Amino acid sequence: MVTLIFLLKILGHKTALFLYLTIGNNKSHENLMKEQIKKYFCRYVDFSDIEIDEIYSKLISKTIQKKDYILREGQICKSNYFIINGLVRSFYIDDKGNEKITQFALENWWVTNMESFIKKNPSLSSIQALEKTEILIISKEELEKLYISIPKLERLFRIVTENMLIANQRKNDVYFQMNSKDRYTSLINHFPNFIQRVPQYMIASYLEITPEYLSELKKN
Amino acid sequence: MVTLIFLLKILGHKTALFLYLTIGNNKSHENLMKEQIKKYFCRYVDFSDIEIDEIYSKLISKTIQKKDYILREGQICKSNYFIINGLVRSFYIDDKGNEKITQFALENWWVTNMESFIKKNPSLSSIQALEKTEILIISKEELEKLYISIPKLERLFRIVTENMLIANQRKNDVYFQMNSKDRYTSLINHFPNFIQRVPQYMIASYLEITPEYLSELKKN
DNA sequence: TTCACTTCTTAAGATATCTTAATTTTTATA
DNA sequence: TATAAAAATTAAGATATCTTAAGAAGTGAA
Repeated sequence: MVTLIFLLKILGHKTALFLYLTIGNNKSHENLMKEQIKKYFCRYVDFSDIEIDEIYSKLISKTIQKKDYILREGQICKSNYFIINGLVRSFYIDDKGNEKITQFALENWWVTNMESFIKKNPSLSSIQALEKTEILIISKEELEKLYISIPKLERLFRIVTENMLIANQRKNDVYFQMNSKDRYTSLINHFPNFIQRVPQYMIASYLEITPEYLSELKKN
Repeated sequence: MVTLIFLLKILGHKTALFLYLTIGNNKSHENLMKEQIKKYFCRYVDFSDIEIDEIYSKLISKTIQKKDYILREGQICKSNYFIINGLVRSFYIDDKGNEKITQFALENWWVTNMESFIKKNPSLSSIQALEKTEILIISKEELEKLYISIPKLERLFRIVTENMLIANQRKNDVYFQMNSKDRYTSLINHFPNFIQRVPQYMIASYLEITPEYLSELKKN
């Protein structure tokens, strides 16, 4: 409030009012994010508002511009990232210099390099925003403190990790049972809207097909 | 003790003594298994002897003969299986009728069909012993009760699941970065002793190579 | 609107891997 | 030990997918 009055003095009423409204909007946007993560958390485990408050207070929110990086290859991945909205990809560079996409992640997904996050190895992959993306960041350090103060959170991550594992195994089943063409049609059937947000050569990379061959497959 | 005296009467001393020693040996074998799982558990989380006792009391031990099944396709996988010793494989039958091996598991590994176990779907894969195998079984029901009475156990499985996910992702990296030949040499370099315990056509299946082609690769 | 850059398509030749089927080798069982 | 069953090898032809290289189409910024 001191700040606000000070601003009124040096900026005049109109500008200060604008600033106030902006701050107000940010606050409600914060609340929206908190609501979103609460809803997500409570899908799996029953948290109280107080617990959500405590957890939320440890999260850092950040907006990543299109093409900017959340994590770069070689860095140690010290956080787990929850996507509020937007779209990111996780990829690495193979020995021939080609980008290989291992994962896309949308709103209400966690994304991290699990191996780097857990074992503190330099990450072999990067995470990059494909659209302007809002994320909530939980550092490993804070997460481990929270596991102790709120054991239910450990349950949440036990469940979330199980689901990640299941998703991973399902993806493998698709890859190993299907040829290139079937993988592509399976993807467009399951995520028709998602396809439109990503350039085709990235789809090809994710499906482990060369862009040229995917182009050929589409002809038929 | 009543049973023992009864046996003495009908069988005579020598036979009863033999039976007693056998029971005695089984007891110590039980203790060995308990020691093994304690050691394994304490690698990740610090459990007290009392907690281990409580957990162990919910485990069922079982010996699976070579070629027998722990889980069959179509069943709902109601337990998680900890391998004391031996060797099992997890596999499914693809649309051409070929067995596809997705995982081998050795001592100190958990094996289950995660999707079936978590979501209570009929399992798409089977788990079969390739050698005489001793396992400890924890049912989902008991596990969930234990998560509540011993929250540390939830931590254990959070960590174990993270490690499974990491292992899964590593396997994928190998599959997608390497050609058939390199996958094979990578496997024999990492698990030279393991190769000798499994027929080559199963190695081929695990590596997603036809047995004929693997045979050809080995020539060079 | 134009220019530069990114993305997509096309096509020809190359290659890894599979399929089929027959033969040999190894292992298990009577 | 003999025999049957299981596993591994060989080879020829087939196919899916990649590589390279070039051009076409689309997109964003000046």
